[in-house]
Amino acid sequence: MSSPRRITLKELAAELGVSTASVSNAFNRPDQLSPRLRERILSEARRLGYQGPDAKARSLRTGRSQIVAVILAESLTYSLNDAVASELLSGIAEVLDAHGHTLLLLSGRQTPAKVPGSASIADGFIVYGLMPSLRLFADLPSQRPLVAVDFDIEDHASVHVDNEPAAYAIARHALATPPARPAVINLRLTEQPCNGRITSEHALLSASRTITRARLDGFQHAFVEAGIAPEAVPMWNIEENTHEVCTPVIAEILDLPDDERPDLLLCMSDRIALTALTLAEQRGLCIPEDLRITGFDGIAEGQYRAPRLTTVRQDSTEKGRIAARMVLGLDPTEPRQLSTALIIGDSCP
Amino acid sequence: MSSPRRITLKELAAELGVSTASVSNAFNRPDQLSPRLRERILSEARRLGYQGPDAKARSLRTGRSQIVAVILAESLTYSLNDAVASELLSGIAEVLDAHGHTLLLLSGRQTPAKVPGSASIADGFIVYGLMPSLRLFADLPSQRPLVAVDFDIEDHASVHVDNEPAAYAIARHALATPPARPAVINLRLTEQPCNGRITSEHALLSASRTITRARLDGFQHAFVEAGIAPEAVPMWNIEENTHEVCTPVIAEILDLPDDERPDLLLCMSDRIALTALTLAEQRGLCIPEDLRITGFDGIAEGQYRAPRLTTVRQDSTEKGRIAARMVLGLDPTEPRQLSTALIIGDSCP
DNA sequence: GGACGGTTCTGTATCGATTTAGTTAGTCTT
DNA sequence: AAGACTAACTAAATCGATACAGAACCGTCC
Repeated sequence: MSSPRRITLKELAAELGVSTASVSNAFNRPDQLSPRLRERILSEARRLGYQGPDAKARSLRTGRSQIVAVILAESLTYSLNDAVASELLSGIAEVLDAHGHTLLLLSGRQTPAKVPGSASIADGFIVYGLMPSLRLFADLPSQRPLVAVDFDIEDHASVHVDNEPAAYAIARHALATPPARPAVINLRLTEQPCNGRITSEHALLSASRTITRARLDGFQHAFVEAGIAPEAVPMWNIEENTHEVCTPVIAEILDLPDDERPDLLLCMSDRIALTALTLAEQRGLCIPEDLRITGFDGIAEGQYRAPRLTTVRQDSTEKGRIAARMVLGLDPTEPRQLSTALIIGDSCP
Repeated sequence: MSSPRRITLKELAAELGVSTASVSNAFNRPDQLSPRLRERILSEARRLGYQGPDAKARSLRTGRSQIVAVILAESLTYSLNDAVASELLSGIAEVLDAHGHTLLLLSGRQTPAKVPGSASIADGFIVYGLMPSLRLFADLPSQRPLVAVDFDIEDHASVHVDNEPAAYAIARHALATPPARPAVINLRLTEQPCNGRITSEHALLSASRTITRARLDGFQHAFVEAGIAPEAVPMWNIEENTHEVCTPVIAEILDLPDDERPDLLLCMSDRIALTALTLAEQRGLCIPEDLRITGFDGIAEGQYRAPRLTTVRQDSTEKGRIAARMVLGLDPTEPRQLSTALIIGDSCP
């Protein structure tokens, strides 16, 4: 069983006394040769342990690799543990897999310089949540399709949800019962990292992420409509959508004296909202009597618990499917906006 | 701005009037040419928009692609939404990224036939949780490193946790307070899919997954030691570690008449245990007075809630890191067994 | 019987890089 | 000043396939 080296198509052809073209055709275009010869080739291939045409050589020759690169804004370590990113990826994977493609995972964060190099193997790109300011795109092979998810790039396909109206809708719902002390917890709003209280000028000045910006706009629109001055609403910011990072910031909020502690928290993600829910419960606060909480995203964890989270459901899996279909050229590549659904749970009825 | 086609190294060399070797060296081996020439080449490359050596061609020539394929037993759609698999992937990604490699995601489930073909581009393989019976391995290029996670294959590196002793430990802890009606909820124990009650003979006969089998052995060992006949303990099985699939099975268990309803649930995963916890709370059962519940895995969701889940913590991220280090040849490839930690939470104090 | 058409199969250029062996030029020794 | 080194650069083979243009063969039809 000592196969010192993988056998090549050429060697297989020589062994059989046929041309390499025929062997190649036996694997790729059965109609180009007689069934008899094809069978002979395939059985000899099996006998010699030939695994079929080498993917590296094939992709060089044909120019296609059947690989789609997904470039994520955050680190892979973070993204893979984030429910929303995971849903997106699973939608992408579903479609790619169904069409014989595979998924190459890259992070725009950890190795920005290397991305174009590693990526050049891919047939197309799906870029998730990157700041448009990053000039990464300029370095990606420009002939291949690129789909932006959750933001826009000129001259490229994109898919995202209607963040602004969705945020407006949930805030409107929440404000229908007038809060005494509303507050907003943002996610990655500011240009430079910051975990904790932020002023509203600070927020307005430095908001760069399109999604976050849109959600905040939606909230503020609803505030104005409810007769509340947006700049009077205290805001916090959180840098990373994880339990670890959310916990201290939210603890700070909930540990304020009773007459300062918010009675309504509009959170920019379900992770933030769920952490708030847990910490509030631990402090013996009653939900929703003492504190109402809203999320954003509609992840499973928020719906399979009591109290159920009031949130906006965005179908990230479907977003992934569409992005994948676009990158494979199965869907038109015009910018696509998905709608969301307001889920009224028990955390803010 | 109409670059009709990506420029090649050869064209760049011609443009500069130097050999292709020098251009290649400018990118890969700075020590092989004068700084002056190198700078000239790099700046001309920038000017012409040359993105560096093409990954496809390079990988053909060098035989290395800087890509590691991760082959998951379950569908990608499922795996990406599973906390344990995600943690594993994030550990893998962390190490690969740090060493300039990227991660290609494949599912052993959806396209088993295509796996070897797509995979042949990779420098190495990490295979997660596949049944050893699958003959997939035989078809993977045998010269390249392969690391098995959570199971063993002959002649290959592997890394897993001590499932049997860990299961024994948590069951022993739970049984220290004698339960009136203990029960076990298995995960993917049986050969043919089955969601619901299973008999213990059924379980013993068809258990094929090594992890599940080991965990059940650990539980049963503890039962025997506590003077409980394992075959008298009712068992259920769940096919997929998701809220959707767990919910009806667990509802069936919790909706048994009071005198049949278990007062201790040993669950094979945190997902199962957490679903049980939620459903029990919804039914007004007191945890742990009316019902004690244990999990397995130690996912974050179980620790950031009240009551905290009693479970076994396995560090899947670390498992991923080690697998990645093995596949890159940074760690010795001897079979590696990681230890676990018993976490005594509030769901079974 | 020769022109024609259709299969079946082959020879070879090509994809875009890397790398070995080798050339040229310049520097250092003694 | 000849020989020995070294640094800087190049020519060309090579990685393993694919796909085009064309050759060989066979049967058919007028």
